[in-house]
Amino acid sequence: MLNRRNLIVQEHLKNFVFSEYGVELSLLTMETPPRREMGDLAFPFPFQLAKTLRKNPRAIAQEIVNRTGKIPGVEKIEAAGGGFLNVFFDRSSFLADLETWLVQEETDTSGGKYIVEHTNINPNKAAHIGHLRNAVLGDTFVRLLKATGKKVEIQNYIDNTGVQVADVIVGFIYLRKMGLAEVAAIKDPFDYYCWDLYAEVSEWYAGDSGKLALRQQTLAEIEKGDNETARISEIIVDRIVRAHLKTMDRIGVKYDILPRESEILHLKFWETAFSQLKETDAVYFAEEGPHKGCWVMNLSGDTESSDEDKILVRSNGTVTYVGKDIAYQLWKFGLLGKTFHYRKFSSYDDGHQIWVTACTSDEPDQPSFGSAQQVYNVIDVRQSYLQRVVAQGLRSLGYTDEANRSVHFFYEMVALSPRCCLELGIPLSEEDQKKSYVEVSGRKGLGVKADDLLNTLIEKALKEVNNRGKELSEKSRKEVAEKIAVGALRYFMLKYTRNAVIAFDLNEALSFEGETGPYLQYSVVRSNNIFRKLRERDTGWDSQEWIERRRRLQESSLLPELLEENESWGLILDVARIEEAVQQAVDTLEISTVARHAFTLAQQFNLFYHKHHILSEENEIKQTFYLTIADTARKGLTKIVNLLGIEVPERM
RNA sequence: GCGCCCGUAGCUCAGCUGGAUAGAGCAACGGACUUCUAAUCCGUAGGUCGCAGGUUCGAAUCCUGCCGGGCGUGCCA
Repeated sequence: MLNRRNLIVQEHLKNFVFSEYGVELSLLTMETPPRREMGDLAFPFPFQLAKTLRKNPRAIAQEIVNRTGKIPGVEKIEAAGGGFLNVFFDRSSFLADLETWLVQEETDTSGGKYIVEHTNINPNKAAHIGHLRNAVLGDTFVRLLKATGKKVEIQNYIDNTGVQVADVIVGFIYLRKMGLAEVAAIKDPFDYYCWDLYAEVSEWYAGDSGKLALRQQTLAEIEKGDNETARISEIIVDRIVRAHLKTMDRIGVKYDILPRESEILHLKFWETAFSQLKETDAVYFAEEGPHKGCWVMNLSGDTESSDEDKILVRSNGTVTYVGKDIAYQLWKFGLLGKTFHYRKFSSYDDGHQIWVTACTSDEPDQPSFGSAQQVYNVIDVRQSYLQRVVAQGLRSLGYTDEANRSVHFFYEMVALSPRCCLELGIPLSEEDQKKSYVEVSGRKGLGVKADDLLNTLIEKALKEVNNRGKELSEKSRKEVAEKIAVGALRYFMLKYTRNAVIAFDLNEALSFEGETGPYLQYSVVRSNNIFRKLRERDTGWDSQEWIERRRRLQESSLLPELLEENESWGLILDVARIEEAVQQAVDTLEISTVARHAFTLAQQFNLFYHKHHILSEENEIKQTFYLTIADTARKGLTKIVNLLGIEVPERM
């Protein structure tokens, strides 16, 4: 709605400059003036024109103001500063358009399906705060894509045949001396049990090649299948994956399909991809040198074998992760020439089904997954190199378009501040103590578990809720606390730009004041309360009586004057800018812009809320006007908060 | 060595493809609850935007070089 308005103005000015001065402005940048009273939209292009026209930019701006005609939807244009053109929208038509936009659903039937792959936690231990950042970013990105009308498929890749799983199995079999039955009998939280065991195993190896050989042996047994080790592996992976799904469900993160590495192996996805790759000269067999005996992907571009090249098949014949991922990416675009079978894995409370890949299946209503138009892989920045190699794999098969449409949605890691480690009682090496932050490490058991953090947040929120609300039942107080905890967590993970390393600070993550999720929730609750009270008091906002009052407002001579008030108009503009923030986030993969905009909007609402005590307003027209603004604000707030996956409690 | 990222207020961070007086939150200090619930709001204080050059009408933003920190560069993922 705002985008459309902006474009109309932009187009008009562009045409005017061309007809008036004969200058074609290719890129006409638009910006927001630094202060609200300076206008709603600003154009700095008179500065550029100054050179070619050999005139003062301010004079050019003034000339345009004087001579350009009426622009649809625009109240007036001003020349400002050294040569800016500031646009003021026609406010009452703007408000009407905005109200329509707020109840619209976007649909974009032009393109195909979008795949977003995220979470991808190794199924061998509990999820930690690093995984939370991934899942929250991925999930929110999905919500934003859907808001722009896209069809989205959510994939959570399960590396169930990897080294990390093998390590936990080694722990169970060789350290704990457990068999199938004992592993199955371990009580929940199973993922917590494995967290400790995994760290223990890593320590136990300690460079001992004899012990490390057990890892290789275990890995081989898993891959071969149909043996005790493989069966233990299945139990572990199944239990851990279910634990992860449960953790993620707590924070509102859901999936459609769990593609597993075991099916990529057993359905011979790699062999298919490999035979295609071998036909190109991108892949060669190293007869000599450091990669002797391996199949290698040529990255250096030289015909000679080089250290920079990447191994796809090891000298023992096993395939690396990169190899398998190339096959997986090909499948995502429907380029592999084969696909998975699927069976039901579990379903959410709302009935939504999660599917898992299978080698065979007789499910009658199997959906079809994969074959997307666009693919986003949410993986942290440390895997940039591998992601580049995978993309290179697609390119060397001639799938340049698909390689370009396979986007690495990268973000920086979550680390722990040494102070935070101290608070949590995590022991640090001397070397780590000197650092400004310490990497979370599953291998070292160094980190904050997702469920622990959530539980702490809920506990704290519940304390606050109990201090305030007396009228709520114990059950609803618990529900409110849970929503607040999730809101705090999700906002915390979203407020940083993706290039920023989050130095995790417990106090900051636990904060419910200032720039936090609960601040947003509180603002929405407040706005809803106005209308709840109104309903309790009289007929309520949707009643015939109020519809009549709104009609009188439209006809009132007071309306333009009221729209001049800064805190009201600012609030309307910020609601309108939700659209911009979402589009920008989708274009740049920078979700924090939406999170920050939500905060700005909430701040603007609170400013308005304090300025006007609506329900005690005696002037009927004014009261109707402020209610209209508050209604627009709460709809906008609700919309943007939903996009962030933050639910709003009944009361706070 | 090479590649990528970061350096902005005491702390944690924004600053949109270069634009008008560099902004938030936290912490500090001073105010505002008989009200649509103060998880809020208002005010004060706090900055040679790591350093040095360059491009430009205009640089926190772009280029070059330094300084400091992080990550990657595995027959791990």
